[in-house]
Amino acid sequence: MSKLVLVDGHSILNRAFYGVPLMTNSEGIHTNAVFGFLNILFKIIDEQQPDYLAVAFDVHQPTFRHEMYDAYKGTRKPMLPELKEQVPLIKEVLQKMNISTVELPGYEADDVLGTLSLEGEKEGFDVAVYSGDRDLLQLASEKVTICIPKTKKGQTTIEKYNTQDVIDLYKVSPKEFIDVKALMGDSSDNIPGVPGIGEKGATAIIAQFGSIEKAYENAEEITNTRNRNALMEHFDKAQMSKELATINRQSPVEVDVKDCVFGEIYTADALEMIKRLEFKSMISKFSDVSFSNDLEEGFTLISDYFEADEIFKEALEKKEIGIFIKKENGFGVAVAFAGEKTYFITEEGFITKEYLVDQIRNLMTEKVSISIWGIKENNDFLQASEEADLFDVSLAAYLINPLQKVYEYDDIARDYLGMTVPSYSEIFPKVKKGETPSGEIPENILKYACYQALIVYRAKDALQKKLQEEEMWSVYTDMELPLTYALYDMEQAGIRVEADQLKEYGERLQVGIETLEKEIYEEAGHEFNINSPKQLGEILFGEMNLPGGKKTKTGYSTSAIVLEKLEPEYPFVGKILEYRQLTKLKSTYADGLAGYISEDGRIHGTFHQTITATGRISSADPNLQNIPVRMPLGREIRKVFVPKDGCVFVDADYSQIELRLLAHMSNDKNLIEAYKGSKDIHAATASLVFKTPIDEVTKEQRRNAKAVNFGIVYGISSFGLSQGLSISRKEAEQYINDYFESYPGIKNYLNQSVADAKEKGYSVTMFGRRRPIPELKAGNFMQRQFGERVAMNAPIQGTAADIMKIAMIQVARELKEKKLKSRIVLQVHDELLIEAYEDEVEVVKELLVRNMSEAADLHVPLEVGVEVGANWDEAH
DNA sequence: GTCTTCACG
DNA sequence: ACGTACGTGAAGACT
Repeated sequence: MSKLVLVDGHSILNRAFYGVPLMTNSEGIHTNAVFGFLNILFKIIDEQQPDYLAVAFDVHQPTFRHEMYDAYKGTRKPMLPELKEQVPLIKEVLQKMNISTVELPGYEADDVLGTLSLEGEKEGFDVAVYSGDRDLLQLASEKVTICIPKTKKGQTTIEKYNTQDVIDLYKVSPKEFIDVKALMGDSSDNIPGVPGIGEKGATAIIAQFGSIEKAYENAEEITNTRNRNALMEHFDKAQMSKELATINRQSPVEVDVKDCVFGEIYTADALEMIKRLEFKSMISKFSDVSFSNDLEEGFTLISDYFEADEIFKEALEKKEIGIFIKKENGFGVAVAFAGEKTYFITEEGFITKEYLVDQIRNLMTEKVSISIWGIKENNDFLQASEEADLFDVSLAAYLINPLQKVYEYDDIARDYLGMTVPSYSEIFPKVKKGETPSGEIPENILKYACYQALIVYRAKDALQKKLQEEEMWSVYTDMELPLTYALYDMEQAGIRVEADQLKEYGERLQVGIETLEKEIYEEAGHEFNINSPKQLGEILFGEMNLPGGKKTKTGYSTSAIVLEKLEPEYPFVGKILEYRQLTKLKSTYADGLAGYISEDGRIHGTFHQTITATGRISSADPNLQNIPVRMPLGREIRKVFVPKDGCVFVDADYSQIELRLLAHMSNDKNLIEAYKGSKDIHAATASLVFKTPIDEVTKEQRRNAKAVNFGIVYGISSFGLSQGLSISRKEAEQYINDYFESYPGIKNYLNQSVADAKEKGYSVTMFGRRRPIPELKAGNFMQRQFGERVAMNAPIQGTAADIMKIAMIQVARELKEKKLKSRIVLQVHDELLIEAYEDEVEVVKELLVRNMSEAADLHVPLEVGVEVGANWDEAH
């Protein structure tokens, strides 16, 4: 029996567009709908194994239905431009895959599907019609199956309907389904139906009579009087709706189903397009033609000791190699260098992990330059320090594009080598991202390891050249590369945390939480999940009727800012705020941190060097850069962070580094003067802006000036400032104007920052680090404005990050040079925490402050505050 | 997996 | 008319 599969192109494309998050390829073309469509199509093909396949599209012009009924809206709903631009793309891909597309001017895709399915039925085919549109259920028969994809819990399931399934679900036959629709109407297509009759009434009537005509003839038998009268009065409407809703199964389609033969879809043309669209996960489907197998033929698995020894000897003679270390589920090292072969040497027999590690270290001491993905992540095995000749591909790639969220070897291959190689998920389709494959096919592990080594080997030159072209080579060699060792040492050092005290703290919180819980339930009248914004919103703004409308797309906002406004009038809301605070402290900090304490009593978090857009480092697992400090109760957590015995904490932080950088980079005379003369910069700003002598500046004025200073650094906007100060936009605008009048150099500088970034497409820090700002070219006003704020902020935040990095490198170097035992344990953007041996405290304080202050030479002093304490709270 | 909220600089 | 302060990470709820 032959199988004919028909697909409703626009309907599936729509589903795909809304089901897959927006994505673009490097040319800036939106591709999510095409991607989703193809995934659904592959699934369909896999499931149906069609002999014939056609995809029907609507034509964007009026149809016979518009002629029948002026107000008809079908198929002419405005399509978002992001989706519209993908329509020609999918048609092109389908054409290249030898898949027939059918469209018929004056008719909808539904009519094409109806006509082709009937033709197929007549030919004796099994027919499957795929669409998201339930109207197509009228086509269901014994031979025609209507397939409707549904998304549940992220999983796509496909509902299938033949005659009996429609009857089971809707109590009417597929043909009668039209009549039901005729009675109900269709508001989205502007089809009226019979007013007052909904799904229930319509189904009941048609189930009883079989059609609107029979129902009309025998109207006296309709028991529900409202429905009876409505039908009598609006029968003409129902008749028209029926005509509109009826799919034309005799439309003049020019294509014959027998011509829509399903043939070879994995063509070279289609592959090329898939590559251009950058659908990496799909490339493997075309794998017969996709990879240069020359490469993979050179991939060699080594488990013989003597062979391994030969390879390391050969590597020693090369100046440059690339390596990949497989750390878990079977240790192994892949080695790539000039020549046709790439080797993966696994731990086995005489080849021990120690042997492999020794061989790599030997290559390093023998001055072989090694390219690798992530020095910090591999340094447990490399045990390298600054002096080593290592090239870190991940750091280089990050500097070139710090916006990329995930960047892997296959991206590097594509972007810098013009190669298409299979990605991790293509080689290991069943293994979750980030997990190390175990029990996988050895050939796949070989492939993966060798590609890693080969790509880092080949990418080095390209990345180095690119960094030099972009004048970021020194940022790479003098900043990121040495920093990576300092960060590795910090992670190794970790920070001591008093587990007992932390537990006690958590228990104290728990007492408060339970008390508050009871009180809140009492006020609300019943129990509910206070942590659920949804439930809380419904209770506060629904049940209890507090003022405060919808704010988020999903419902009421219950954020602190909203609740704080309610608190004066409804003191009960304060309890919720307090409850939130306590549960946050308990879950994230008390319980959260406890789970990270290692055997050595310390927390070894991870400092990420390739995450942020601006050049800052970030901290995770756990995040040690957001430990509470602003509120007294939260701040107590810092007491459990303690130095090891015989040590104290020395904590140094930059005073207002970003504002000082603003003064320096803008070269604004007044701000520079203010920093040279005054201790309190916000008061000085207030004095100048509000034209008040400095000792007469009020608290209010100072607070406002401080907010403006913040706003300037963030990329000022009157709306943002008005929010920050809870004032009107007008007033905020006035503040900004006054500020710029007081500091004309800053206005100039910020304008210049935006203009430069617009011209170049990126902004630059004092040290040459770049941040691309594609939003500046966006058509969308909002996005463009965001781009402008970023262009003002990035050079400042980025330069501050650079300066801290320089300071860290110098501090680490000097500690080492002077053979001090004290260690850097934390960095919190403008703060460095050192675990200092008691006999080294004075030296450490001095070198810390000196290196931090001297990290950059500015037109204003770079002030550093330093404190010593027995725990982090005391030292800060 | 996405959304909301909240901790930090 | 749009609907925003800049940069992060984690937890819990919900789908």
